[in-house]
Amino acid sequence: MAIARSHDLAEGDTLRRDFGWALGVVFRAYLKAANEATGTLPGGPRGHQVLEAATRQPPVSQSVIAQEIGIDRTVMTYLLDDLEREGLLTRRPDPADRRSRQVVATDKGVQRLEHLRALIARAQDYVLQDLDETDRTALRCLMQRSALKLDSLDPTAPCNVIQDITDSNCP
Amino acid sequence: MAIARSHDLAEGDTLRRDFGWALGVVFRAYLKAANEATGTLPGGPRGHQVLEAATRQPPVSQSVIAQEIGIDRTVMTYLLDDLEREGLLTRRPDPADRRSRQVVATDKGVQRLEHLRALIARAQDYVLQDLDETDRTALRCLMQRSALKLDSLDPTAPCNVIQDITDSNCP
DNA sequence: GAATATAATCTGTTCAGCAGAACATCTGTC
DNA sequence: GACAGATGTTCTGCTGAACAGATTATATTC
Repeated sequence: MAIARSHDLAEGDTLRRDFGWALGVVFRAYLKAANEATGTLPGGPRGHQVLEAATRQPPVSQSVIAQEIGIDRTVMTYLLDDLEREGLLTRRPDPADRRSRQVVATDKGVQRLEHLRALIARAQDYVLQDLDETDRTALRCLMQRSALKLDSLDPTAPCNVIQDITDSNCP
Repeated sequence: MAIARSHDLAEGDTLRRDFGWALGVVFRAYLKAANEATGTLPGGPRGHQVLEAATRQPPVSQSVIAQEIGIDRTVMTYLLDDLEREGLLTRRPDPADRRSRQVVATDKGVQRLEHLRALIARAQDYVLQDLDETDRTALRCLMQRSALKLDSLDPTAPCNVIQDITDSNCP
């Protein structure tokens, strides 16, 4: 269960108690493992996420995918170029709005994706190797809930983390 | 408690079920909020983590800090330059090994750090805004456990996420 | 039909990770 | 004690990605 094991930590080790630090360590470890897992896939882990998005019905546009997985729209352009060149997905104009392009995984892309998922699952296991099955499920669940909430917020709005404190400090 | 709320998700939305996706969303949101919180601090959130590490006793070297917070040693050089220029920390040769330099926070740095911690805490709250206090604690705890484990691994070793599967596919 | 807005692309800049070299210092061996 | 190799820091050059701005094609609004 989720019991603190603070005996692993020295008294003044404030860095390792920081949530931001833990988040960074886990994120980088995931990137490392997922990079191994995705192998030659263009874009590595990001290529995998694009491919996941490309299987959605109804199809989504480039800019929607870019926003969802947090990469710049200009980077999305050449990332899709690479994935399209490998025949894993196609871009086609949205019949309802020909400015935008729908990103659709090909059969080959779907096949590759199914293979990828097994490898990505092992990358997840690597990252969560110190947790038992119950805790893994709990962590995945809590992260997903937080992510869904954050994903629903306006990406252009500030987080307003400084307001109250500066107010109280500046009478 | 940590109950799945899959009713938020469309049937084929495999992207949003991916742990890597959730991790990325939360990590980027933290970076965004922590960037606001750290304001003019050199290096932003990374500057904060360096400052946390600089308060440790006994003092640690540059390369140790770089490894712990996951930044390149060459980047650490000019990040420390900036923090030192602001008078928040000092570098001094380790008396026991004069190749390496101990990074020590100044009084000004400690003061700044205490102010920063309150702001960083608000950034954490922003990221975990959809969780109640119980779930926040659980998530922080699980992340910390995973991070401590990953931090203890050899950073040069591969994650070995592909071995078994490729073996079974190549008889 | 003209003005404005949006999706994708292209260009240029900046920052950070990475590899490699240089330099100082430490460790181990003779 | 002298020497060779290892390690910590800094510097240089390269690459990948974020970001801002301009361009083009298409939609929407008046």
